[in-house]
Amino acid sequence: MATRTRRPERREEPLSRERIVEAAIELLDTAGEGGLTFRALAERLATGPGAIYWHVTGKDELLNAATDAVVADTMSADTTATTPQEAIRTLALGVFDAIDVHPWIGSQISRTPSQSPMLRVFEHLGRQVQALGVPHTAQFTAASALLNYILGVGGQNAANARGVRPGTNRTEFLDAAATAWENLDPDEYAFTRDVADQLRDHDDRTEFLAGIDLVLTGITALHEPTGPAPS
Amino acid sequence: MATRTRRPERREEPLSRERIVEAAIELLDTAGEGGLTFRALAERLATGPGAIYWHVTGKDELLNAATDAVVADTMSADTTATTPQEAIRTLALGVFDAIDVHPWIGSQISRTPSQSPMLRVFEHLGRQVQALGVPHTAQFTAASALLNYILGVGGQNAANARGVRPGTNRTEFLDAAATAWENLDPDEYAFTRDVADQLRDHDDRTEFLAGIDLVLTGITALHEPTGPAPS
DNA sequence: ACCTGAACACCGTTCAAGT
DNA sequence: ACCTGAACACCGTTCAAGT
Repeated sequence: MATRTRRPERREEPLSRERIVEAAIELLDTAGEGGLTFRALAERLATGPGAIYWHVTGKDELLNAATDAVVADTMSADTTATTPQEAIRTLALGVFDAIDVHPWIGSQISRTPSQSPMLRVFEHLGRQVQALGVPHTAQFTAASALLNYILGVGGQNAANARGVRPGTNRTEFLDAAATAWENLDPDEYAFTRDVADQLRDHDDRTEFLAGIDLVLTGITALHEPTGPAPS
Repeated sequence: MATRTRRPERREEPLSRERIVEAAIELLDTAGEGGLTFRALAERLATGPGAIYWHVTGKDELLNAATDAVVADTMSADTTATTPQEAIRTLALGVFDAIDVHPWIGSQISRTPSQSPMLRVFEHLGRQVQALGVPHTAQFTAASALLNYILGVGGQNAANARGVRPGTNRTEFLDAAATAWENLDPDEYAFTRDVADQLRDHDDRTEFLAGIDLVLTGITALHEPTGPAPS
């Protein structure tokens, strides 16, 4: 169809783990989670499906490697934050934005076998938690809470991206969802109906950061008897 | 193998959506997320795979119905909580325990098409957020933060349950993970190594509740200028 | 109206055979 | 050492045919 201007010598390079992971990421980004297939991947790499297994043990490892590559890239972007709070916001927003670009990460990052990608985020969050002055015994809880909140939002965003056709934009998606909320049963969903307008008007990133600040306020409030600093 | 003492007349009842969902839940609980197959389900229901499609549009709807059935059951357990905080803890713990019994829910509850199961939890959380006296404009954010934290932990627990063979118990699993943390690269994972002992000793439920309390403290601190109430 | 089960179009993974 | 691609053992889903 269209002529390729990038990576002209693609079919000459030998197969490698890196090229495979790179192609997998491209496939996941363009075709979605269901688009990553050993056959499709093999075609993109101009080889047979069996060849991939010489470099990668299976689909699970491939998915994990792809997720790890993106997350590691996000974490390595060093920031010029002035406070630990600011550093945590930047860090969290980095993960949030990475999921926005690669929605499949949102569902994959939790799914990892207790290893790499999630641990990277945990480590970086934890360092800022330490910088915050949280006592040692409370650091694990604080970093976990932040991580779990981020993973929860990520999973949600991945699910939303999966449910929506590429055509629809953010505004009409939110509008449709809000309207659906307003039409719920008044007895069973009184609260949800009541905040439907807040769903319609909200900004994803702002809302995400507001949640981070809630957790951050909780962390500092519990360990500074002088009371929390306002946002 | 073993003789069945329950549901003796199983093969006489006609097929119904309810029986299909019930059988799907049993299959998911016993054989895991990969165990739910239209063929396995059909065998359990003493029919052909095609018959199921007359009652259910496909696997996605079936998974959603199974998740919704379990979540709805959890939410309907009414509590005798004395404070909104206590009600939220009970509510959250209910979801947590449901995921413990049915690990597949943890990954499925986020995956739903913006509908039922997640919305039930959101609604019940939101009512308690209102009871907490959170101003109207902040209710959506507060309920979302709690929900996302719960979903994050749920996804984590589902992933852990998937990665572990049924034989290993909680203690040795945590011990192995903590040891792995202690052997990480000291430069790259300084924080994680530092809190490995807290991973080893922690109790899942206690830790989960501590995270809830962090968010709860943040919510109340931001809206009560007199400062947060200690836990 | 409801069920049956063979058949279709896929998967991930393996493995003999090649270079 | 690395690649090939046919073959195996599965999937979800459809659909003509039955009752």
